[in-house]
Amino acid sequence: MPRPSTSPLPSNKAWPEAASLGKKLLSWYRAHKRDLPWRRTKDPYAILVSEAMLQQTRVEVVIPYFERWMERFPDVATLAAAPEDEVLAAFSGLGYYRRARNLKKAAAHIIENHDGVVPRTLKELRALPGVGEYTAGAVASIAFDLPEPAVDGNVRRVLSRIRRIEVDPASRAGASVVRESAHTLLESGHPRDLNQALMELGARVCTPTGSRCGGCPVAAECAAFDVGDVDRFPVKTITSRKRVRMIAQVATIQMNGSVLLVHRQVGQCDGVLEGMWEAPFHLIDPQDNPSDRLLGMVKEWTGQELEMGEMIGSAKHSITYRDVEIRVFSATLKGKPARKLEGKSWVWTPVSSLGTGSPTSSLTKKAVRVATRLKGAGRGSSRRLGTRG
DNA sequence: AACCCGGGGCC
DNA sequence: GGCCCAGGGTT
Repeated sequence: MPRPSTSPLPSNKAWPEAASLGKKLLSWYRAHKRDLPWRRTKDPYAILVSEAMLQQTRVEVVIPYFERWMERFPDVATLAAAPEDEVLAAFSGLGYYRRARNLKKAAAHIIENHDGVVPRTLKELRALPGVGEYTAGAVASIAFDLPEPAVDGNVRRVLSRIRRIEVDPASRAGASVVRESAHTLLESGHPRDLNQALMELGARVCTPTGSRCGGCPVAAECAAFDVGDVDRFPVKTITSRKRVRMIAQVATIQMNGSVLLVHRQVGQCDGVLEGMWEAPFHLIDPQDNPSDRLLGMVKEWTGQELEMGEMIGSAKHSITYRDVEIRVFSATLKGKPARKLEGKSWVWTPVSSLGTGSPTSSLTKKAVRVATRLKGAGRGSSRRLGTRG
């Protein structure tokens, strides 16, 4: 494919060592690849599930979630027919819960438009909810062995270093340069293993910091290693959003070993953890005075007055760019919650099964852990907990 | 291009 | 405390 003359890289024919690079990557990968659950199958559905879970999430974290998921939703039809709450619950603690909703939507789409069979073309894959450029390429190559680039953070870093790409791969221009390089590399064949080899190298050898070039199978082919400035790549020009400090006031309302969770309706709750079942909480700026919004919230959901107790402990948490200090308050309802208003659902959930039935985030899990640890440990340890954070 | 979405582990 | 992770969607 012709390349614009303004490109910071020479044309692909000026990368004659691509084929030899591919060969070395392949033999290294085949000798050193980790035994991961999704590498034991070629089921396109399983590959799709793994790729969705792996978005912005480390391999080691995904493994148990993937295995539980495949047991509970073994195929497209099962997933398409499953209640959304169960699908979300399977992501409880994993984060980016939209991925779970999109997987279910994708399953419905596949039933509707492809007779329940995961499509093979890039275009059809891209049409699935939650499947972007990377995931489409990953499924096409890993499941179907098609020569499509799958450029994730690892591949961006590895190729930036090997070719000393001076453009930020996070920018549009840089992304296209990396993608072209990946495409050239795939011309040497074996896209399924080659794409995974690039990712595996980035995850295990060519790491963001402390890269182990001594153990790298392609150090001899790496331009940055040759020059000795590996750590300069990938170049970074785009700064991430500044993190902000926030406080979450959480009401833990307990009864008979259960906690009261409310359903966070879309557009009603600070824009985070929408659709999840959480202990009533709201986010406030550290400079603001604590408001009584929590009381109104619970009243609105359950029809009962809330009596806030003492702050019984705290924990740290993060939600995207927010660093949250969780402040846990014990609380009681003045009467029995009876109302079931439209879009204002609440539920008593056993502490022991948090996140397994109703989908619940790590924030609520942490808050409940603080509340129950205190209860079980007695007054002696409450001082210790209270001084944390 | 910027901003949003969770959560955790590592330096 | 910053960075980054087998990113995608929306604006």
